[in-house]
Amino acid sequence: MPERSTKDRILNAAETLFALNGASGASLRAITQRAKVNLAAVHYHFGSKDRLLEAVLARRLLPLNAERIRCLEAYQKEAGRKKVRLENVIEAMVGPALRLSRDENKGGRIFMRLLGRLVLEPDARVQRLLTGQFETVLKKFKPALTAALPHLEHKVFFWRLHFLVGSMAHTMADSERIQLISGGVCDPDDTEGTIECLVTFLCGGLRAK
Amino acid sequence: MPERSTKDRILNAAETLFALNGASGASLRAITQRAKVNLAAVHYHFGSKDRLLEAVLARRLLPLNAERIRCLEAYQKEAGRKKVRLENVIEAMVGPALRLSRDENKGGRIFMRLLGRLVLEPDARVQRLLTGQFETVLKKFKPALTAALPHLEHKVFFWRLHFLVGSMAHTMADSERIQLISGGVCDPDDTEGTIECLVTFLCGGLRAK
DNA sequence: AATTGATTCAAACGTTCGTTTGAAACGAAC
DNA sequence: GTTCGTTTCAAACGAACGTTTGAATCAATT
Repeated sequence: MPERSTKDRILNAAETLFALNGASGASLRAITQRAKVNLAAVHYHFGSKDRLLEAVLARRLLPLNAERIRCLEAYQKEAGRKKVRLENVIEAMVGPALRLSRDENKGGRIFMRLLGRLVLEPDARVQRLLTGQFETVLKKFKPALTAALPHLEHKVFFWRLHFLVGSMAHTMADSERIQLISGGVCDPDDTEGTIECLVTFLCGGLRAK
Repeated sequence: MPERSTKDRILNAAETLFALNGASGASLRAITQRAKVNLAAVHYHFGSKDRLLEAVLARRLLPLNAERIRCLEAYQKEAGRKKVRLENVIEAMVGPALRLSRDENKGGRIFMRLLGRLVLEPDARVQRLLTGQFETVLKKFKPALTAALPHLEHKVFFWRLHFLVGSMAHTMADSERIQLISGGVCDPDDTEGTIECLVTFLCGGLRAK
């Protein structure tokens, strides 16, 4: 992670400590100490602790969702007039997220743990930000999904989407438990292998009768 | 929830506030105020805030896992010498959890949100407690699972188990977003319908090729 | 009625929290 | 080299935190 500016140093330290200790568990004093920055710098650059959290999220979420949509559109172009294969739609959804979650250069793993935690945080500000982001993505993906799953009734469709989000979020957020449970057999660092395995599982579940 | 004793009142209030605000976000003052109990009562009955959290977890987790195992054994008895159907194994795994998560008499929904949050909490005490519980269950379920999925290689088996946990946890912890996303089409209060839908999805994913 | 152990209570302990302040240090423009 | 807007700094603010204390209250036993 680039550590040039004070702002970046704060963002990086905040991302890590928010992820490890939760939004309320990470103190500004711990964050500024880790960033080797004065305590008041947070308020100078971001205004408050809440707005610092928003900045941490925006820095990674915006590029991630852009990449998802870019991926889907690439598959759509490739498919031409035909509909995109379900495998490709799902890959466009979970691939970029999982790749980001494994890319240490982009904050990866630690950011995903933060995201996983925030999903269940009932703070209104955070929720508005997250669901807003998700709806943008869903709006783009829904036509392709329903086209690839024409037999699915409306209600079941949404439930399975919900299950998909759960598997994806859990896989992104947790890269330790899978290693522990499997006794080291599964390697969460094998990003592409994980994606392939997850896509297969999700498509199987989505197509189930 | 029964509110007779001071201890129970504290446990109920703590469960709610831990779930809503996180372990570090919920203060003992807020908890004791909600429980209509003196601040010092927490330390008198539980010793510390940490041990209060442990008590909150133990109160629900122990009966839940006992119920899962009871369910699986019932299916095994029913199957006799034959192996248990995958659908039944999965139902024994997710059914009791989802039923608890929807049973307000047993703290249900709110406890599940707490559980969902704690899964990603790196606090060593909490993690030891949770993985310990999960391993107990897994040990019982693994033979039945591998028997029902004989074609699955070791590595893929564990990954899919991981995905299963994600879907299950997400479904248990979040009963608002599904309603929001689906525009009210999905009813998280229809417990048995949700279980059936989830089991179908999971079996489809687990059997995918 | 007195005694005892369990429970509750108000009050205070020392820390740590997010935030604010005003001065010091800096870098570019003139 | 002086000026001016930006950034950093040490220090302090009041509020809230988990925890401790010792006296008050209660219920049951003698």
